[in-house]
Amino acid sequence: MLDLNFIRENPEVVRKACKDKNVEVNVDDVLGLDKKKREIMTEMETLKAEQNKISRGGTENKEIFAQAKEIKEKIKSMAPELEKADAELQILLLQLPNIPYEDVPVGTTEDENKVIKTVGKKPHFGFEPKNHWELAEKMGLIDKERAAKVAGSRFAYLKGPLVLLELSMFRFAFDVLSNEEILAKIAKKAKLNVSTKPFVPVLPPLMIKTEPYSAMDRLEPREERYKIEGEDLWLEGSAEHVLGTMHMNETIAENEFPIRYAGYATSFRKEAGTYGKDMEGILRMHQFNKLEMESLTVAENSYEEHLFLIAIQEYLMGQLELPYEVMLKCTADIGKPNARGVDINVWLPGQNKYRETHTADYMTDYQARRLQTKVRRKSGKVELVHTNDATALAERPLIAILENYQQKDGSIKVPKVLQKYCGFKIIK
RNA sequence: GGAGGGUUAGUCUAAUGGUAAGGCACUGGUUUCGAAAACCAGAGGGAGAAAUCCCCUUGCAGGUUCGAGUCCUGCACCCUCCGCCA
Repeated sequence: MLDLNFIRENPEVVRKACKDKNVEVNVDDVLGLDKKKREIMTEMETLKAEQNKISRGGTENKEIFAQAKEIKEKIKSMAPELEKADAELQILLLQLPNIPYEDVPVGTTEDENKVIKTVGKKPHFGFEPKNHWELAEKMGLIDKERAAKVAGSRFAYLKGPLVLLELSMFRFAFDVLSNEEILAKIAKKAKLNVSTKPFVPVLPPLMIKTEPYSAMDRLEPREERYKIEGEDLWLEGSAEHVLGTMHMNETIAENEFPIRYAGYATSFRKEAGTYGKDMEGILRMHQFNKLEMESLTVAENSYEEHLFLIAIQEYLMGQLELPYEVMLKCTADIGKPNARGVDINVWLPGQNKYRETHTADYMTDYQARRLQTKVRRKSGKVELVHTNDATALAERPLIAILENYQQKDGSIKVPKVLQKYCGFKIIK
């Protein structure tokens, strides 16, 4: 949510953000309702002050009591009007998107995203490379038919060495994220003057209540979420949702920042509106495993933190020796709570294209305002924190390993950095 | 699932239905060569150009009352015990 004071003082900026993000909210309506609300409130507060004054006397004067009662009724009669104005205002406020960061390209479709960097060499095979489902099926690493029988489409059983490879990948990523020396190296290389504090590994709950989900601004679109029947609970769609909400309604001392979590979780998505898309393989599933980074920082450090999370993503991809591109998303494609969003797309030789594996979301104080996650500054001042989230590794990079490390005979080499975790160097 | 106890600001704790007191921690100031101690002040949200003996804030939402942390109703969460259970 945006700061109402900011909207009052910068209506033009908000109007532009709405236009660029293709969100239809009339900012004048917001300002009008805000004004109306304050007028009613001021009047009610004046009456309330009068009432308080009377009842503070502690006398037994029946006439004065009658007068107080009258004021009370008057206040009560005004309440619905205030509630109505406030409810209308809230609906509009919740629709207003975060303000895009200055370098976010303005665009109306994802085609206007900008590739800003291409890294790594695409592998040259002396044969026609297969896609990951051909490779995996042949070796019995993925069973979607039986998964369909048990759970339906877009589910899979991962089996055998693929499971060990996946766990190795996550273990590797955990080791990177909790290693201060490596983080320092990454920061230095990216020329970022950020804290080198390690990420705290977390296994979060996979379900989340409506209130925190909504405060995180991630409940919508609801048709994308799984609801638990008969409970006020949803299956989370990303570890971000349950990590970012950890400190809801908390005020934290400045010296505890940055707060960094590396959360491993299975994520659940309905993939509504993607019928027929990516039906083969495991690129787009209702359920997938992911290791996510979540950072809470003070305002002045949040942008560098965003860049740092991207630098970490690039480091992980580099260590896995996977070719990728970095894409600056345009206003149409970054989410409503985002100020900036960057994707990393990995090269998939079996499909002969780049596919998204990572996202980095820079949220400024937009999420924290509803979450009421605050920092108590050394000066004693209380402010909202800034949030950042970014993928560390997920099952899409695992697909990329299958496709990029395939051999002529259909076997798959294990990336060097994962070999010590795996205990084997090749899957065949 | 059943029974009981609880929720007051960063934290710990008080308040016969009379308008939220205090300790610790924290921040600023006075003092000091500097610190500690001591003393003073501050510390959530909002309204207002501002002063402000202004409004709101005792888990949340209502109700009774001139007045609710306190009484009543509903809900949430935490703790203890019982039952079931990986």
